[in-house]
Amino acid sequence: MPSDHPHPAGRCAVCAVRDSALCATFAEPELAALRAIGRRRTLPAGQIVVSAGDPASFCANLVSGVLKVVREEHDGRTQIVGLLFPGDLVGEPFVEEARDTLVALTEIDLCLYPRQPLETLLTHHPAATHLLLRRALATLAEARKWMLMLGRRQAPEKIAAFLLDMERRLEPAAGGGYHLPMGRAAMGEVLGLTIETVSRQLSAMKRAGMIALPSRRHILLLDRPKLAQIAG
Amino acid sequence: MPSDHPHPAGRCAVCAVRDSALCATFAEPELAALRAIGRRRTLPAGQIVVSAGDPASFCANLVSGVLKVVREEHDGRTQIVGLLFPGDLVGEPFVEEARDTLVALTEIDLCLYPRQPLETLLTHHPAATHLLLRRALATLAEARKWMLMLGRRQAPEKIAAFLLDMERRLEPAAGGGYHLPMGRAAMGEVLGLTIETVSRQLSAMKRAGMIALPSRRHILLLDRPKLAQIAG
DNA sequence: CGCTCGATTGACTACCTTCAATGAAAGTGG
DNA sequence: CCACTTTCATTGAAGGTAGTCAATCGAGCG
Repeated sequence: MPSDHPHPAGRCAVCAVRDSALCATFAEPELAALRAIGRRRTLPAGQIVVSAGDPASFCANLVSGVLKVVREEHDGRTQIVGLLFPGDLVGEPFVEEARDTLVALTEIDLCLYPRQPLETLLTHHPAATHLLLRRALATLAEARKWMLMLGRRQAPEKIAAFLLDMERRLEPAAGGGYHLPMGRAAMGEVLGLTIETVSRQLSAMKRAGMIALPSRRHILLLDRPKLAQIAG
Repeated sequence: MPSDHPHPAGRCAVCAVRDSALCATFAEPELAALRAIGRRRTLPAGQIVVSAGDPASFCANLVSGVLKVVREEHDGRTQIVGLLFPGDLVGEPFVEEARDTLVALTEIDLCLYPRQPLETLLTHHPAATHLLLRRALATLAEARKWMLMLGRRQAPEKIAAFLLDMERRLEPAAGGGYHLPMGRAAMGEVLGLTIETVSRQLSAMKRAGMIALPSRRHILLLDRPKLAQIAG
């Protein structure tokens, strides 16, 4: 693992996720305490951040990059059950053992907090616990939306919904469209499809003029209304 | 709706879910406040408790019975995204609008709390918020397990896992086995399958001697190891 | 007794997966 | 800088699983 470095004083003020992350609930006195236990760290794409079953020794704010939350079957089948974007909380406070594997899809910047001190801090600040509750409920709502998709939609609907969803969540790329933070395999893991089905559906949409694929991971949405209609 | 009645003083002490529900976090002074705003109500099977989109005016503890949490597609396709059992919290505090439809699968007993007073109470009792957070995280973990099932497993695995899961959560019926709180259609909604597929899989398992179906909803598990093996 | 609703079973179809080969892009070493 | 290797994506063909449509069955109820 790359070495980490202490959180530079004042750095929070210029942090990219200062207003959306957990730290937004803290004002100056508590923020100093938070800063004192925080460590910034950069991890390369592909790096496993936590493995399912590991003792969860820390939580973190995701400052930049994208993480996948993966759940595995004993026989090796995997399903991505969540994606984490900048501002999202990485790891679950008050949970002793990691239930899912977290993998960096891109290079990521984390703001790490050892779990014990963080929990102590949270316990004394109801507003923070309250925010965590709201977040957890929002994540649950999203997971349930996802369940509907996995259980009931067919491949074209899944792909169209996914492409539109990613556009909302990712920054636009130079030249329009956006840059997917994952390959076809991970798309399949998200949607409960095989890599071949994903590829075929994308090709079909390209052929139909609904999207363009300038490069493997660069997506251009050409016919948003049509995509929205397919997505349902 | 059937009329409700005020919460009889002292009733909490003999409540079936007194130790597992939200009220377990409250000691006597706060419990009195909770009791003051609580109302008991009984609803018949099939009753819609909340419709998606409704303003969420209350939360409740489920005292007895089973509820389904349903999410709907615009075109009518539905997916059950959660089941609620005695002791579970019904509705989400701090959420203004219901995201899902809640339907009683059996006759249910609720202990209703108007949302506003409940939230006020919660805000002043960090321990309760903390419990809610833990619950929400547990529910999220369960939803994710469910996602893995919906996305990756095939019909026999889904059915076997479901039958074993229900056995864990329901009380044993007289004469062994248990009584399913739902019909084939709802099983399909839980597992992302059609009613016909559910029926066929159950018939196949019956033919294989793994289960017995003395009546429509009465399930007997005859070969648990085999079922567990199929469930994966 | 007949009606209604839910469950079962069958026949057929469609969709997605699996297996396999080809193609393209990125990384490595000469 | 180019050949080689590796990885990822695409495409094709075949097969299987679950969905759809439709008929039958059976239990519960008026």
